Amino acid sequence: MRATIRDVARLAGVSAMTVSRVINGQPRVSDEKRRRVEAAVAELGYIPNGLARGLIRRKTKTIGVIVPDIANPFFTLVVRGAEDVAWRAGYHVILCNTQTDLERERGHVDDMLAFRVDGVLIAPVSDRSAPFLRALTKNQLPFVLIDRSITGFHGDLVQGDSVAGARVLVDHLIGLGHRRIAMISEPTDVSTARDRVRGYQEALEAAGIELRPELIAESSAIHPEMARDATLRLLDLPEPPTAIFALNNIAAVGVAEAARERGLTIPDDLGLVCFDDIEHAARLDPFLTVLAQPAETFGTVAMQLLLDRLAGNVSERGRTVVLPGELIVRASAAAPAPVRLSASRRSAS
Amino acid sequence: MRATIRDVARLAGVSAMTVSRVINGQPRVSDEKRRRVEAAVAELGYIPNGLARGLIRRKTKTIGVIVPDIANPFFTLVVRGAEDVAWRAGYHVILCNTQTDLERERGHVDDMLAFRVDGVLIAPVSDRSAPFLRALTKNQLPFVLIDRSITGFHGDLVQGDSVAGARVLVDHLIGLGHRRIAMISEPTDVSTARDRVRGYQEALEAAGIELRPELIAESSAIHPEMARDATLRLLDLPEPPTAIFALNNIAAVGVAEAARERGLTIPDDLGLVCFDDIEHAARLDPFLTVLAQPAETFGTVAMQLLLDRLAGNVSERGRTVVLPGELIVRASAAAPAPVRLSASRRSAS
DNA sequence: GTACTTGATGATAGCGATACCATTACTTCA
DNA sequence: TGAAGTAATGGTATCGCTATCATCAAGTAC
Repeated sequence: MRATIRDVARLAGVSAMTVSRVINGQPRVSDEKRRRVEAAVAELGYIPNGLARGLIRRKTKTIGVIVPDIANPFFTLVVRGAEDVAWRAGYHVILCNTQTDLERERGHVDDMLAFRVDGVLIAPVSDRSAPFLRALTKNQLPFVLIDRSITGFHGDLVQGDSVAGARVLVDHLIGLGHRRIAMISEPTDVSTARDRVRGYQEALEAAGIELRPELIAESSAIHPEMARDATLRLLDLPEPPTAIFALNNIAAVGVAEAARERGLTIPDDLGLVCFDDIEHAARLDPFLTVLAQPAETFGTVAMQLLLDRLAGNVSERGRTVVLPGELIVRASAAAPAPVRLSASRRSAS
Repeated sequence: MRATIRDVARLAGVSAMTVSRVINGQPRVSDEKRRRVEAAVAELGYIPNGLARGLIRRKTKTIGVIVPDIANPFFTLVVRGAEDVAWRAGYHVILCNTQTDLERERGHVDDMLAFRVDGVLIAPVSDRSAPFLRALTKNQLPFVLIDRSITGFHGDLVQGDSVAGARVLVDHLIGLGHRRIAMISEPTDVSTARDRVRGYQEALEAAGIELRPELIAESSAIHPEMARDATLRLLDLPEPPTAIFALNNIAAVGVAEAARERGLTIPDDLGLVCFDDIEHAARLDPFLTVLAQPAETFGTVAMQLLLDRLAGNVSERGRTVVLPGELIVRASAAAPAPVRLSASRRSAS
C-alpha cells in the first residue's frame, strides 16, 4: 500500500505531527529532524493524501470549470486561460463538459458540491440552470458566471457585450449595402442569444429596415449541422437573405457548409458575419469577418475574480466585468450583388 | 454549515449507518425508514462528502486526463471523447494542461497521485516524461498513454500509425510531382515526431529522392509562430522546397502564415499537407489536405481501456491500440509549377 | 422449547491527515 | 531565585463517511 504520514514518522523516528509540520513548511522543527523527515519522505516516495487533507482543512485547492462545449474554440480558450491562472495560484481545475445538456449540468454541479471544490466557474446551459446556481449559493460554494448571465441572478459575472457586438456586426452588413439580413440564433433562454437578437433588431431598426420574423432562425450554438439546416431553410425563402449574421462561430461554420452545398459563394452570393473568432482557421486563412471576443481573458479574469473571493479580499456582492469585443473585418462579407437574382437552387456543390 | 450524514440521521430518527445504506442503495432497510431518510435528505439538501467517501473507499470515481495542449483541436476532441465515456460510466475527469512543460507535467502527475484519482490518461510531453510514468506505476495508479509512446515503456497505449501516415502524406506529394519536399518537425524526443520523420524519410527513399537534412526543420507542435519562422527559413534556402509536410495541424497553420507573408499561394506556389484535421476550419472551407486521425476515438478508446482495467477484467500487460488515419485530399497540395522559378523573396504580403 | 437462520439496525473503529492543546526543556529578566 | 516566555515535540480528537461486527427480534426447523 501507499505510504502514510505514519509510515514516514516511524521511519524518521518522529511523530506524525512533526512530519506534518515538515511537509507543510511550518517552523518549530529542528534542523536535524527536518532532515530526517525529508529523507524518509524521499525514501518512501511519500505523497500526502489530498482527500484526508481536504477533509480536515475544508479546502481542496481545486476549482470546477463547467462549460457547455469544450470543442468550441471560444470555450477551449476560456478553459486554457482559467487553467493557467489557477495553476499559477496553486489550484487545479476539474473540467466539466455539459454538451448543453441540463441533466449533465446538474450532475456536474452535484459532483462539484460533493468533492468540495473550493469554487466554480460556470458558463450555464441556459436560464434553466438557475436552480443549480441556487444550490451552489445555498451550500456557500463561491462561483463566477462566464459568458452568460442568468435572469434574476446577481453575482460575479464575466461577459462580453452581446447587444453592442451584434449591432456592430449587423451595422457592418448594413453599411455594405445589405438590407435583407438573416440571423442564425439559438433558443432565447440563453442570455447571449437574447442579447444578440436584440442587437440585431436594434441595428435594423436604427437603419429603418423592417424586421422580418422569418429571417430569425432558431438553431444551435454547438451543432453546425443544425445551423446548416437552418440556413438551407432561409435560402429557400421566396426572398432569401443576402447576408447572414450567425450568433457564434459554430453556427457560422454551418452557414458556410450550407452555402457550399447550394453552390453559393461567400461573400459574393451570401455575406456572413458572426461572433467569436476561430483562431486556427483565422490563421490558416483569414476569411471570416467576426466580432472577436478575448476568450482566454474571459477565463483568466473569471478565475481571478474567483480566487480573489476565495482569498477573502472582496466585499462587493456581484461584480460584473464586461470585456470588449473587436470587429475584425476580413473577407466573408462584401457588398451584395447589385442585381439580386433568385439564387439558383440545388446547383451542384 | 453543510449537512452531514449525522444531521440527516438525527432528522430522520435513525442511525448514520442506516442513512449510509439508503444513500448507497443497499438492502436491509425497512421501507418506512428508507422513506424517512429520503425525506430528510431532501429537506436538508444533503450531499455526501466525496472526500470522506474517497478516503475510506479508496476510490474517487475520478480520472485524470493530462494533455500537452488543450487548444489543439486534436486534443480537444480527445478530451471530449474521454470525458464522454467517463461520464457515462459514472466517472468524472480532471483536465490537466501541461503546455508541453515538463515541470507542469510533474506537478500534475503529483496532484493526480495526491488526490487519489482512480486512473490517468496521459499524452506525455516527451520521452523525458518517463520518470512520471514510473511514479504512477510505483504507486499502482493505472494509466493509459495517448498518442505518444515512451521509449522503454510497455503499457496500455492508444496511438495512430505515424510512420504509415507520414508515408501516405509524402507519397501523395511525390505523386503530384514534388521532389523537393520539406518537413516541419519537432524535437525527436516525442515519439510521433520520430515516427513521422521516419515515414517522411522512407517515402523519399522509396521514391529514390535524395534526403536533404536541411529540409527537416525542427519547430514546435503547439506554437504556430515557431512553424512560421521555420518555414520562412526553409523558403530562404537557395533551393526552397516546393511542398511542405507539417507534422501536425498547428504547424501547418504556421506554414500557411509564412506563405501568406511571402506572397506565396498555396497550393500553386507551395504545397502543404499535415497530420490531424482542424474540424471547424475544414467545415468552414475544405482546404487543407490532411491525414485525419479519429481524435475523439483516441479519447473514447483510451478511456475504455482504462475503465476496463479499473473494473479488473483485463489481464494483459500492455495493450496497444493503433487507430488508422485517413488521407483526406483537399486543395492545399497540387502539382508543382512546371517551371520552378526561384521564389520571389520579400514580396509584399 | 432449544437452536439456528435471517433481516433490520446500531455501535465502534478506523481511512490519513491536521487543529489544538499539553508537555518538556531552556532562556530571560525582574 | 522564581515567574514567565519560547521553541520543539507529541498526544488526542476530529473531519464525514463506511466496514465490520454486535445485537435483537422474529421466523424456521427439529
